[in-house]
Amino acid sequence: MENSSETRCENCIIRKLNALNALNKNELKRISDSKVTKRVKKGESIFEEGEKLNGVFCVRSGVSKLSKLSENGKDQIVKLVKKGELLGQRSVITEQSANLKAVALNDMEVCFIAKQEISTNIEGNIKFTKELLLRIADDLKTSEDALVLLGQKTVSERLLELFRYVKDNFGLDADGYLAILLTREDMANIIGTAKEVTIRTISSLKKEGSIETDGKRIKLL
Amino acid sequence: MENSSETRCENCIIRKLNALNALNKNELKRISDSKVTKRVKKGESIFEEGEKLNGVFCVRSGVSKLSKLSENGKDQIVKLVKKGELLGQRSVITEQSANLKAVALNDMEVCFIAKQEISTNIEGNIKFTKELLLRIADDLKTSEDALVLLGQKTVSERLLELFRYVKDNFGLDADGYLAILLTREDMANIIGTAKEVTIRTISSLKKEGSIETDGKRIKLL
DNA sequence: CGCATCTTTGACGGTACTCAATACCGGTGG
DNA sequence: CCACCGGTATTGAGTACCGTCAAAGATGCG
Repeated sequence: MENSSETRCENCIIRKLNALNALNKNELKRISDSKVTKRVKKGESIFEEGEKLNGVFCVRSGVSKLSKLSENGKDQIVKLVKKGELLGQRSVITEQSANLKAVALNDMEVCFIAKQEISTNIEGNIKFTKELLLRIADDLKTSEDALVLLGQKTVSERLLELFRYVKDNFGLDADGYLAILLTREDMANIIGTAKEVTIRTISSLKKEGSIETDGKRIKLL
Repeated sequence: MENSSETRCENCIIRKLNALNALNKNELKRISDSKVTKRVKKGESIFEEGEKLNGVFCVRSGVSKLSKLSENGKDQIVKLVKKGELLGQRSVITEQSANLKAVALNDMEVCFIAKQEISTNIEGNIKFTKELLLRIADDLKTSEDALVLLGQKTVSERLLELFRYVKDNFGLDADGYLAILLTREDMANIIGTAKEVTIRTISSLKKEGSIETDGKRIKLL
């Protein structure tokens, strides 16, 4: 951890993307003074399931996977969090320990903002609270939609949906491949199947012409 | 629909169970004056997926299932809503049309509260907004946990979890059977499988001594 | 009593899960 | 430069599970 004097929340465009955009100059200054910027390497965890969180993490760059361990020892990935989103907001709001584990999918830069800063603004700034409410309500819809996906669709449908989701939310690289790389196991843990099944499904999607691959990279057709 | 002069929100104990308990006497009076009590028969729908909601429904009695139609024509039931909860709060908050369909599982009594009453209190009463935030955050956790269930567990594990959930949230009848009756199809649409599979799974759970049945009723052992 | 709905059962095909073995790939150290 | 290593990807084979269609029995309501 290192305090980042070079970056001030007031000037950070990232905050436009989350509930923090409802704060005014003074409120942002306070947050900026107390925040701590942290670099997280690919594969490292930001917090663990069950951990008591002392604040939220604002994602400046990189992508994180939020997952929950099932009793059978396998992870279910519940959400991919991208630049601009707040990690751990639910836990801070409800003052519960984290329901999910957060792991970096690639190198990340996150700003830690202490719980108290968030609570103060929830108490004092109704615009901020409303924004939070909207974001969480949206997360809820996303999660409910994912439930339908898992409950009603076949593996290949779920996999295609995942690829579309990644394309829409993380974009493509210069060659037109999906911009973030997920291991076959991560994919499997998102769509709720075994990694071998995912691999075979990728093969058949290739055969039927829905996708193309280049090593690990995947292109939607 | 009929206006219920006999019941006033100020005196209604139900409201203790949801975000409305953050409102004061005056605010409750306003809501009570404008609210409309409605009786919904088993099987009738309260609102449809995609419908624009003009308010929320406070459940006074009965149980409702919230479901979403998948492209393959089958419903995925996302949530069971019980006495004391607010139906449609997410849609009203985000001002989006309903993401889910609400159908009565048994005869219900619900109070319709106009959207404007809710928005006014979100604007003016930070305690209320905070309460809403907490409830939605909790719904989110529930939904994420359900994701793990669907993604990682076998049909029989999911079915047992469902029975435990029903027991914990809706209780047992006089004979020790689960207090609400779900059709095998409803169960199937909750745990994300076909109704025949559900039926066979119930048989094997009976054989292995995990449950007992008496007609449609089910008892956890 | 008769219709509608729900439940149960059978049979079959296809899908998904598991274990095990092999291939590939990037990085490290000799 | 090459051999080695750990992690990831791929493939095979066998089995269990699940989805579907069809038909028959049970239940409840008018």
